[in-house]
Amino acid sequence: MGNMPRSADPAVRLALVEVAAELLARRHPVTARSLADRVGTSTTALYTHFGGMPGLWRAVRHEGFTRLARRLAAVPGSDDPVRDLAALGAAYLDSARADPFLYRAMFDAAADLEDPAVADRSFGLLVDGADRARLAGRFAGTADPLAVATRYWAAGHGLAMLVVTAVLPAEALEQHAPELAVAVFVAAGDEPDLCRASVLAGWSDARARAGSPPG
Amino acid sequence: MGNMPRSADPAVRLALVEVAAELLARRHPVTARSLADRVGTSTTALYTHFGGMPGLWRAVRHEGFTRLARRLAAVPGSDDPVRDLAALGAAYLDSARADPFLYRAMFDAAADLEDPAVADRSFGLLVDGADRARLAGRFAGTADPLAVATRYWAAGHGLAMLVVTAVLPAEALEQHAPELAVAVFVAAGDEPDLCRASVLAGWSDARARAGSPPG
DNA sequence: GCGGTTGACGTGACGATGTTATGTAACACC
DNA sequence: GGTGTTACATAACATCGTCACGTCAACCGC
Repeated sequence: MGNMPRSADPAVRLALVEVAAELLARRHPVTARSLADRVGTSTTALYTHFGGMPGLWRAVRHEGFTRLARRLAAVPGSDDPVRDLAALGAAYLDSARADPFLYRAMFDAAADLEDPAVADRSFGLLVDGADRARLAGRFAGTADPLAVATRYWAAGHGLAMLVVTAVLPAEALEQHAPELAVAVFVAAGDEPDLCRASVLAGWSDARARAGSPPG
Repeated sequence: MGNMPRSADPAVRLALVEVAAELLARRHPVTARSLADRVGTSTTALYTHFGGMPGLWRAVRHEGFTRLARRLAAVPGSDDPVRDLAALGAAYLDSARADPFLYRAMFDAAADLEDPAVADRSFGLLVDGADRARLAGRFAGTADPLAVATRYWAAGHGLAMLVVTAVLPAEALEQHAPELAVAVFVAAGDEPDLCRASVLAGWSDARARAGSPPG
């Protein structure tokens, strides 16, 4: 058919990543040819923009962490840092549940990203939240915010992974995520009853806000 | 070259799975032809025994869960159920660390196993341990052993995954696993100081036993 | 023993995959 | 308006999983 009228340059790059995410969500195989067909180009475009399939997967992971960052940024803050941590965790799990295959792709080689700062910024929200909780006297003054955030993340990631890989049913998120958050935060020094109230408040806040997703 | 002298029948099947695990550990690509070459057969053997590559991966995951079960079974019990739970967790993480790529393969499609009972039996050890802790008065009488075991597993799995995918450094296991265990067990009703002592005892027990691995 | 049956495997081929060499059209610049 | 550069189409290549076909060894009933 010859060459098409030549569309804008970075549009193809965006389209390839978005189509890849769409194929992933629809559980269709993500191949160089299926991407090219859906986008309306040839497989060569994939090489000019990403250098090959590994580069495309890097971009897809980047897109996944960008969507996650958008969700986390949409979480409003409050005067209760523990409640905010719970809301962030709920948004994180919502992200994994909304795009399970994208979540799996994100951690297929999470150490290989186009820009690691995208993931670091999201994790930084957890560290900041843990530090605010410490400064507010909710956590022990000796609590290391980075360690608390890491444990919180690891627990949530494990739960998300087991649900996303269908080892645990979807209900496991509601059933165990708040309790795991309470466990981590109480171990960090929070008072158990207060902690439970804050976590449940942050969790149900996020549940209530589910329905007005980020643009 | 014609046909070889015809070796024993199930030996090829075992060899294929073991070579696959070895290639996985050596970070070599696991392809039908690379397996056949290393085993000394042709790719057809893979189809008579496993029906194809997905069947081989199922067998590889089964082998991974079998090795995990061996490690967990080698953990000696004591009169302190919380200490035993910690030792089981340490053995679990040792298994993931000893064969990181096998661990990743196990959870690539953990819901698709040759025999799910192999995984269930290992998880059952955690549930039994949590129930013994409850009966010993260490956990709250209302604590659901299955829920406690699930949360313990999820936290450990998340930590293991983040380390295995190189998102967190290997030291993160020593740094966070015991604290996460304490967090989960205290949330289940254990007394904090007692719990910490039990977990550290079980953890260092497993550390000390590392060096006399299971056959 | 021995012909028939069965199961495991070697050979060779097929379609699909990622990748790359080559040609070509559109834009940028002066 | 020629020139270089960028982005892409086409077509080929090697390799992948898979399968049809033929072959050989082992087993069975007699």
